[in-house]
Amino acid sequence: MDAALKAVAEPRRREILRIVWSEELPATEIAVRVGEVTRSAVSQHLAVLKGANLVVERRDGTRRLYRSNHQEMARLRSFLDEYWTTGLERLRDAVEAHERNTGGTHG
Amino acid sequence: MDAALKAVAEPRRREILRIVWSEELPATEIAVRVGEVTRSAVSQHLAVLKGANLVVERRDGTRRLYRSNHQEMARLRSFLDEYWTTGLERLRDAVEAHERNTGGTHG
DNA sequence: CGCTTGGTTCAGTTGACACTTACGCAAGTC
DNA sequence: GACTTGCGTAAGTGTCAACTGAACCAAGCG
Repeated sequence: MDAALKAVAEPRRREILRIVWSEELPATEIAVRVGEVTRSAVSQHLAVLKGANLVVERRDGTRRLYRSNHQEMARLRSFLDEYWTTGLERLRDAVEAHERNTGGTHG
Repeated sequence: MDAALKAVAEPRRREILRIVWSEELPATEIAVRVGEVTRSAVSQHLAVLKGANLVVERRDGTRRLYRSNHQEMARLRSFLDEYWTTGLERLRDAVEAHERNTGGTHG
């Protein structure tokens, strides 16, 4: 999930994600549409996105087709929803640990 | 919004955001709870978060109290929801522009 | 004014990373 | 097997950002 957030934080990778959002495309075609950078750069971005499970790769002979992984994107979204509030219990644990260490200096 | 995503991509800043999620705290106290890094580092993180409007600062004499900006967090969440799908119109523009350039190589 | 407390900002270091060029590798075609 | 197409990987470079330590600014106290 950390990897997913970092991946999405990159504008170029967001662009790629949008390009393959509604259609499956080969790496070269993605690189053409992105423009401005080399195929190599796009390939490396695709590797990062694949590592974060944000895109799915399908092989077709010598070609590799990519598409966005909507499911993982949804997970990312719900992470942003729940991480903070769900963390309240963990936060309270942290506060209690802190109070044990300091003698309760802040409350 | 780009700034917000980049800010949230940093684990330390996410930690800070969660620390001040449900209570307003002074910078030093935040630094103590974060631990592991200096006040200076935390101060710089707070500046980034403030720049992304993800935290709000309130001055109280010599102290500065921080808290998470839930509203902006909600905006960030809905951005992740809508960016890709809303972008379909823009994507179609891009595709059409691409087809004008290539003569429609991909169907 | 000097001192303390709370906090930011400046200068410099270090590691990560986006990028390019060059090369390597797989899969077809002849 | 040579040649081409499609794409990943390796090596090297420049830039950015997270961090530390020191200096600095603001506010209260004597």
